[in-house]
Amino acid sequence: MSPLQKDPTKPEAIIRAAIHVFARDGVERGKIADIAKEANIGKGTVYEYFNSKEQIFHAIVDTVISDMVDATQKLFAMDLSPKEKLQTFMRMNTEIIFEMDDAMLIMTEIWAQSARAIKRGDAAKTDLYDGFEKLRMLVSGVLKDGVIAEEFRDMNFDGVTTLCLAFIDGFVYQYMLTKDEEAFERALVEGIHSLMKGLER
Amino acid sequence: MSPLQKDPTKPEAIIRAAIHVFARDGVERGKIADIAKEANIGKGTVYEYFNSKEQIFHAIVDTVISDMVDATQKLFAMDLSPKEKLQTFMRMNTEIIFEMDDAMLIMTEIWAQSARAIKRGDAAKTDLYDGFEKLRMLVSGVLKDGVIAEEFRDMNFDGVTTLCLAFIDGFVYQYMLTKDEEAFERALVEGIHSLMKGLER
DNA sequence: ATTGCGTGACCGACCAGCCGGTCATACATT
DNA sequence: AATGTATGACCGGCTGGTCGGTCACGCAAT
Repeated sequence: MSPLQKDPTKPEAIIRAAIHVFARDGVERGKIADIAKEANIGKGTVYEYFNSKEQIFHAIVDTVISDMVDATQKLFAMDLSPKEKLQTFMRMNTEIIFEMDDAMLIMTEIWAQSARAIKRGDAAKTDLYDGFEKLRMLVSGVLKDGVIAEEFRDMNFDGVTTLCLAFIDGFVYQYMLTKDEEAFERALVEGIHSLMKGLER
Repeated sequence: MSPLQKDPTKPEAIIRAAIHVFARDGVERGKIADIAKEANIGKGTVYEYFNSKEQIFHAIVDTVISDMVDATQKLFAMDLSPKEKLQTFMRMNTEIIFEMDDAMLIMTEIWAQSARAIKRGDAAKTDLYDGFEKLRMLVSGVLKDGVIAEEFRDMNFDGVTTLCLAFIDGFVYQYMLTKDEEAFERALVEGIHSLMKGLER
């Protein structure tokens, strides 16, 4: 055993700092030196925990995605009606993303990178892609339950699943541009209401 | 008199090339040298028409945004019912964005940049912000017309406007990840159907 | 028609500075 | 002393932007 363990809190601190810096300056422009300073460690130390800037970026992606997937899994395991689950799902994920705030700005870059990778035909599916696939499955399941329970009309599950996820993304993107929280809350209520009305039998 | 005019087709060619290169490599990584090569001109010539990489990027933004706004204005000037206008609006803009393809990948970076600028509190509103403000006004107007014409239920206009725009963004983003055009078409039909159903009286 | 000249569009080698990543050194713990 | 961790000065590769030179072209004079 080594006399001193690598500080297990440092990776988290580095990720936190990296989220801050990347959100402010962009992933490409964000400097490792700034991340180190933000985390109150030396630049070299960053490389004790991560091999490259790229790896830090991926760690951020993992954190963000798995937060969303975990929260959704937890929610859908609860004893609620499909309709309640779906409503809560949309509100919850929108709010998760709000709270991440800085992380949200990085999401756009994750998206751009993933889209580019897919366009290039990179066989390796991206983290983002995998995460969304999981979310799609979960949502799709709830929609099916809802139809069986006769809470929802019959529908093209794939289409409505896309609609629900698009809803979240779209709202968050809109919010990023306006940053008007009050208007946003009203819009969210109306949006969820409209969407649920569209799924009624 | 100058013996030779600057070629008025070059700026367009440069922008086209830049869209291609930026979409492939990202705005930050995309090299001016590559843009020049793609446009079949010398690197120096690029700087005859644009002062900086930044300026090229902004020119792209302008092109993309004004395409969307122009098309929407044209559509809404047509002799159609509000409901037809709204349906067509959503389908049309989604398709505009498809056709831009490469430009779409750059949109994510525009978004990221705008969001960062707004977060920093840059007084100067971004091009993207202005463009979306125009779209919001247009859509909002059609919704109001629809309520007056008793085609739509009463609603929170702001909320539904956000929903409609979020719909477009969200669908496009989802599509960028899947690139399955057939599934996408089905999803789009279902999405528009659901949304319109949600607005029924 | 031919010649020669002035203009500025075009070019790409070059440079400056930036930043990811390395490594020699210092330090802490046992 | 030995081992492992922390550090930041340094290195090298990279690229946005510059700038002096080139030459295609139009025009004027013959």
